[in-house]
Amino acid sequence: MIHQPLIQHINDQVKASPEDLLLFTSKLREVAVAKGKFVLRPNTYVKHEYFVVEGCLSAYYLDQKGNKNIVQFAIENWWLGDFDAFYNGVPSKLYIEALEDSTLLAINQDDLQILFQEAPIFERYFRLLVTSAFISQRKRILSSLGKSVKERYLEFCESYPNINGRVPNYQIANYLGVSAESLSRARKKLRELKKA
Amino acid sequence: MIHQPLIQHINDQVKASPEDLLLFTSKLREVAVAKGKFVLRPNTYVKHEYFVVEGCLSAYYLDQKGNKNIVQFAIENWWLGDFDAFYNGVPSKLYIEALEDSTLLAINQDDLQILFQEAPIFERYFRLLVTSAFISQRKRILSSLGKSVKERYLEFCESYPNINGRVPNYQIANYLGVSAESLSRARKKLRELKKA
DNA sequence: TAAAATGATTGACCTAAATCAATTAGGCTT
DNA sequence: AAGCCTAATTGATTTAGGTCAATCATTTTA
Repeated sequence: MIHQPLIQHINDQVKASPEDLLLFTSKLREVAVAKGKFVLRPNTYVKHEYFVVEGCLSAYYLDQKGNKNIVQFAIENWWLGDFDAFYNGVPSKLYIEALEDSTLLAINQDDLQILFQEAPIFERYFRLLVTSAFISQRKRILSSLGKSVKERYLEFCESYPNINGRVPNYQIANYLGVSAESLSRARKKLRELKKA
Repeated sequence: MIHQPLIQHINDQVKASPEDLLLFTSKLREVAVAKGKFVLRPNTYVKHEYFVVEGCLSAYYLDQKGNKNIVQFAIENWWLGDFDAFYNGVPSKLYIEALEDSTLLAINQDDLQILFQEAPIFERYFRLLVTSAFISQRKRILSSLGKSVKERYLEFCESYPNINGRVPNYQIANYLGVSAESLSRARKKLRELKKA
């Protein structure tokens, strides 16, 4: 069943009763996105958060100079959305684009508030989710400050073993904040090291 | 009363009843730390999170090469602690050092769990806290990737208007992931721009 | 299968920021 | 006031990584 991966994910974090789970899943809507299509674009009011059942997506901003800045990749069992827009009621600045044909579960903002009222266990579930996202983001900050391209790429491969291979290198380079050329050179050096 | 700033902070985020608030504050312990002293050191099991009533602190890691990496400053009305160690039960890798004589409120891990059971509103309070910390951290990532020292310093001053002046520049440089010399030069250029 | 995109790699060159080494400027002590 | 820290600044030099321009490799599409 389509909800199964999410139920599994919830059970890994908290003890929710079957009724709670049913309440949650009753509020979900299935969303299919084809490769290259957008789940979210800037200047829209964000009404949903998404759980990835299948597929691969990226979330990015365009800065003043028009440069793309990838803030997140998401594959199976990841949540994604524009938290800033969602929680602060400001228009989104984020693009969310499918890198593969993807299947998502969407939850509406109002429904989520109701869910929190009716089943506070999900308040905990989301608190734990955001906390662990916060912790990994902190690792990313430490990695981006004062580490070489080589080191950052290695850390990326460790942190996202399942993403590497599904996403082109120039997108990984973007996520790491380096040029595609630099990443290519770093990877070459790593290959040479491995051989020797 | 010592708890007042925290109560204010809670009220800004959620609607907690007087009983809930009393329950929370009953679990707090006041901690005084002198300038230069540590609230937390690596390789300890972290049993508390801290709310800053007064003062200024920094949290940092030492990397493999022994370099200091400041991950956070905290002043009045900020929470700080080693989330990773606290939530995942691993030994801390973080130093938390007082940059000024400081007064903190500490909450114990077990007490916090009990609090969440007895007053789920605080589950929400902490969820909202972590979510907004997550959002500002994301901004920091975007700032550290692909922006110049000058831009990053300006963004820092905007984000932390109350910290600038209380913390020496070489520590701000460290937080930004640049050398003290580079920050000094960037500040010089900004001064010259302002004059012209 | 040819042609056309798309992505990866390589080379030459350039620039922002790091590093190294003094020098200067303010606070605090005594 | 003299000396002593600590922090900030400045100059000279080096370097990692960016940029620009081609070339190569690989999928996709016609």
